Amino acid sequence: MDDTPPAPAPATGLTIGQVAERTGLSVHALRFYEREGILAEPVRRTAGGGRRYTESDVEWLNLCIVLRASGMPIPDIRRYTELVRAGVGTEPDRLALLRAHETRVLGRLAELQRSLDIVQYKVAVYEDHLEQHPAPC
Amino acid sequence: MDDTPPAPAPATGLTIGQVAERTGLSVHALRFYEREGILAEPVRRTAGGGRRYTESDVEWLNLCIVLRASGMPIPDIRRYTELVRAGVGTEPDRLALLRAHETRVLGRLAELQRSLDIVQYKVAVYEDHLEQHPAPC
DNA sequence: AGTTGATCTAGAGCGGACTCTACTTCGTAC
DNA sequence: GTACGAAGTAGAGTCCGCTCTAGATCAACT
Repeated sequence: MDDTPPAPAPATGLTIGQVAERTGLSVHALRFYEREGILAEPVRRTAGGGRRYTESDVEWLNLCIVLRASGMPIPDIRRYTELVRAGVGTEPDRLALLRAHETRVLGRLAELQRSLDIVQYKVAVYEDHLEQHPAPC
Repeated sequence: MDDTPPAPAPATGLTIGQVAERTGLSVHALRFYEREGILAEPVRRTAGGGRRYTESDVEWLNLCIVLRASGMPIPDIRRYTELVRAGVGTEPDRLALLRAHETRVLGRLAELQRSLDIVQYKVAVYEDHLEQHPAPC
C-alpha cells in the first residue's frame, strides 16, 4: 500500500546544534550533561538516534547554567535533578538543597566583595602615586 | 675561647610550617607558589636548606591569597609579581593589571548576583508551595 | 647512637568540568 | 550512488590548582 507520511513525528523538537546555539553550551557539553544525568527527563530520539530537545529541556538547561554559574558542582545538580524526577513529596528536600546553595552563594559574594575592596584600595593607591609621580622621565 | 652563640642568624624568620599555620595555606601550596614564582623575593634559607620567611613574605602571601580568592589565575599573579620585582617604573602596568582584575571581579559579582536572584526566586516559590501544601502526610 | 618530626626535592597524581578524537551513521542535495 | 555536514558513541586528553609520594636530610631530644 502507498503510505508516504510526510515525516510526521521525528521532525519535532530541537537538534543538539540548535540547543547549543540557544544555550551557549557546546554540543560536547550537552552530551556531557546528559551522561552526567542532569537532564530532568530523557531526551527524545529520532529513528536514527538523533537527539530532539523540547523547549522545556532548554528551560531546564538554563536552570542548570545558572546553578553552574553560581558554583554548584555537578553532583549537586544531579541530586536536585533526581529529586525533581522523583516528583511530588521531594519538595522539602529540593528547598533544603536550594537554601544551602543560596547560603554558599551569599558567602561567595561576601568573599568576592572583600577581595574587591582590597583590590580597589590598591588601585586607588597606585592612582594616587602615579598622579604625584607622573610619567617617569 | 668559649663563645656559645645562642643560635644567632639562622634562627630568624618563620618556618614553612609556621607560615602555613598563619596563612591557612598548606606547606605544599607554599612550596608550589614559590615554584610558580609568585613570591616577591627569594625566600631565605638556613644552612641546612630550610626556608625562613619574613613578615613581609607573609604579607605578600596574604595579597596572593586575596588575588586567588577573587579568581586571578596564577599566571596573572606571576606577571604582577614580576612587575613588582622589576621595581620603579612598572607602576602603570601594575595599575593596569589591577584595574583589569577589578573589572573581572565586578563582572563576576554581577553574574553571581543574577544567579542568586534566580535561586532566591526558586526558594521563595518552594516556600510558598510548602506553606500551602504542608507536610505531605 | 637512635628516634622523632619537620623539611627538603623532584615528580607523579587528583578532582572537576569540560573538550576533543576516532570512527561510524544519518539525512539531505546533487 | 556519492558527497557532505551534522550527529552518534566511547573513551582519551586538557587545563588548573593544588596535593601527595618517595626517599633523603636535618635538628633536637634521650
